[in-house]
Amino acid sequence: MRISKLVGERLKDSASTANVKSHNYLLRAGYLKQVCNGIFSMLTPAQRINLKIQNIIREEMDAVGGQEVLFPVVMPRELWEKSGRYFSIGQEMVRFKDRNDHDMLLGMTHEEAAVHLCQNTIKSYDQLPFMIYQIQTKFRDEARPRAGLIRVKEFTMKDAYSFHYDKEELQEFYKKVYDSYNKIFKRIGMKNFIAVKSDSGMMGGDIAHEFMLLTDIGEDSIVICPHCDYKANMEVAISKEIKPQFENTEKKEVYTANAKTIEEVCKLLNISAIQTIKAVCYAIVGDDTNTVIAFIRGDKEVNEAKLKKIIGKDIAVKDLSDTGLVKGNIGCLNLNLPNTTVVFDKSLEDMQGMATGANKEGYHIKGVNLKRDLENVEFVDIAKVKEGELCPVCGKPLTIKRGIEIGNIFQLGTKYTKSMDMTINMPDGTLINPLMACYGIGVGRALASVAEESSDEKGLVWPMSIAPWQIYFCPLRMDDNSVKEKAEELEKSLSNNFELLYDDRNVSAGIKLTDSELMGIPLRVVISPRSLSNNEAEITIRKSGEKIMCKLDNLNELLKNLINKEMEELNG
RNA sequence: CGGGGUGUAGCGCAGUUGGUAGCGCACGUGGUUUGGGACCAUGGGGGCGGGAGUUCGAGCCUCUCCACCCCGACCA
Repeated sequence: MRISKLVGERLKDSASTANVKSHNYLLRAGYLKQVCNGIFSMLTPAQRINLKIQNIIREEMDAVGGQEVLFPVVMPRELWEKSGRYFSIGQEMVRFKDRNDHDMLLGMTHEEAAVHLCQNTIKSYDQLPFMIYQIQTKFRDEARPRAGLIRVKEFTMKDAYSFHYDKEELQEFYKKVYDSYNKIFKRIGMKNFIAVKSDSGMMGGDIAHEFMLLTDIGEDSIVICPHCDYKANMEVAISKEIKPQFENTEKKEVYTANAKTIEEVCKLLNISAIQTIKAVCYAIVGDDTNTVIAFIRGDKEVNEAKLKKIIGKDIAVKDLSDTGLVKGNIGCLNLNLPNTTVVFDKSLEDMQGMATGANKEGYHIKGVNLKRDLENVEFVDIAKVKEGELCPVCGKPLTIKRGIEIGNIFQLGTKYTKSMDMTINMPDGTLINPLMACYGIGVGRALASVAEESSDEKGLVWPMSIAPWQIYFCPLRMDDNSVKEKAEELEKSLSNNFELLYDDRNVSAGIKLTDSELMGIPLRVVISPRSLSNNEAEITIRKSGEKIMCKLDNLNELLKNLINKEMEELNG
């Protein structure tokens, strides 16, 4: 490829709107152009990376027996009504009518299509397990796209679906794909990534893992134990409970005047937050009449993802202006509100000597003993894990890090095969709904994640395995005929063996060299009157900055060795 | 959807108390240069996000709509 003809320009100034490193460099180096919020065109260099990532994914999926298929982007309403998701999914799914007034939708995931494809064609346990996968465009009308390619509305995704006849066999296969994912991310040059336990969300099912690239710009919080193997998404993370026991006293109403916040009440009563009961109120989204009140120990915070799962509906923090509750004085005793679901966090179980609101202006109640003063209370885990709390496995302090979700795998169970009525015959003649698992990787997000992780102050630094070109061929002084002739000759011979981006422009050395660095091509080959006088070329390794002078006769071989060496490292 | 911010040339930006749009980069042409974003000359390109209003006159004021960015909600 000649750079003079390459569409897209390298910019000196960065776009002021792009404040995430990967986004900024991808724009500046001519990889991306935004069309509108959350929707991008990818230029040739980016598309070349996409294809390389896709091929690595393809190889690894095929290696565990995957069969590549292609589902439609557009699906009819009926297919999604069967699984129930036509109604349970909100505005993220684009719905529209075709010319015959038929309800259609854009696929944002393809469990329904996968079951549709396999039901009635797969009839026997004997045909299981198997996995089908596709690499295709997904459209999700995200509420808030952000950070360039990290969160977008339209993206290419590899999604895979496996089918199983029993749990044991499913888990065996799930483990294989888990290992395969580790391989894929390693091969595309991702370094600081981990797999964590995650919430299965509205995908349903029980066991799920997310592959996370650890980075400060990540959208997810991950709880990690530095001492053992415990790693979990904040949404599902738990910590070991430590419960101090306070003196068991009679409960007593006390005047607390204007003390409203936990902090103010603690100061006034001379206790610490751990001895208080905090109330957090939620409204159920789309339902004005019902309220949820969550009680939790004052030193803790509510994990809304956990609470949402327990309630089974969308919740949002509620403004109390239209309820009978007294803000700052809400308590768990004598709380008789209609249409209210009350939830108690596990942190309150067996606690005594606690302070809570009195449900009237200016008063709190001291000495609450939850076992004694409340009847029929079930305590559930709705607490958010905090940095420094203790690991549920080994009991040592936990840390919290940020991560980008680069892949996910879910054990779905029979959620879809049951609702869509897919059955197979078992050896004893009975019919069962097969178990399913699904596995996703966003290709564009993987590209951006590698960019986020692999760059320096000069620009991008692509791993050899996914670099748009292996070599940036950079002759200096193209006005010099001897250079130009040699350049054209070398371009021909190098192109036979390597992926070459040929900087054929007659511009100053500075422009060429900085462009090569900004674009992040792993190897740069420079020739100039100076180097040619010694019959040499200069090779620069982008990653390390190392420079090697090389006789032109040995150029092919040296380049081959450098490329192979990095590829071997990436492939492990 | 809530809060904050920004829209002026392809990109980055300036534009005074309202007086009829500039700068740098990029691009075209001619020339001099050439191992880390060269220089001289010259040329082309926008009517200031859209609409309405105030005014003799609006990029600057008012109203309204829109788009984009950031934080939050959401995120299969």
